[in-house]
Amino acid sequence: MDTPTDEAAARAIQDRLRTRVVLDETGPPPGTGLVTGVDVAYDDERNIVAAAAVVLDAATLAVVEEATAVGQVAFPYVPGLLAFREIPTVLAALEQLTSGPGLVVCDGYGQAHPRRFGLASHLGVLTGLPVIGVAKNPFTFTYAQPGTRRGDSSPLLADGGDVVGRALRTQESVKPVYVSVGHRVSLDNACAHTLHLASAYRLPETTRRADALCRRALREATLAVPGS
DNA sequence: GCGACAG
DNA sequence: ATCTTGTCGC
Repeated sequence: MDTPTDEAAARAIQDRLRTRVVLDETGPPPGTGLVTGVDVAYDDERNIVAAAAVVLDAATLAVVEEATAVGQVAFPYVPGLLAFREIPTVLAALEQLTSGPGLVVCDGYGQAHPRRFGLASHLGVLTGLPVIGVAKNPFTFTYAQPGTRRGDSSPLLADGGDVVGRALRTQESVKPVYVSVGHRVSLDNACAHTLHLASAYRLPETTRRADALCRRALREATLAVPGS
């Protein structure tokens, strides 16, 4: 991924790439094939970022393959421009996989984005893979509190009323997660995948595995760098 | 202009 | 994201 020099350039890239997002495909059915979780962790001291990609068997949620990558942080955190900070290293991790990733689940948003081009959509366009976004926070979007039962949901709304995703309750009486479509997956299917992957905890198993792995990769990378 | 704001 | 102990509960 080309790293833009400034925020204006970054927004221009988003506006150009967003035209390539595919929203009229349903995507693979939940519970079959492979599902890959990606996540990154930062070390602000050393300006290092570690990414992880964990491939799961969608039927059993067993780990099939893991990959990590470490790099320099190339872009600051700016709300709306998160992809430029995370994607380069995530791509490096994905490229090391020997298995096809299948559906990719990432932290953050896809269509739920100021310019409808969040992390999940960006990653989808760059890889061509079906991608969904499952975020832990609602960002600036609004929603009515969904029911308290697992599977209950309510539309995630942008200013102006556009439905950009869904607040989905993955566990009884636990704060919902915020699901949005990234690329080549319908919102209904994205939620079905999320529910399937979050059968035991609030967050999808893909996210939990990737989170644990990138933190471990960051620890090990931080210790290895000093010498050479 | 100021604050809020995925990770 | 990250800084962070003990503690309550299955």
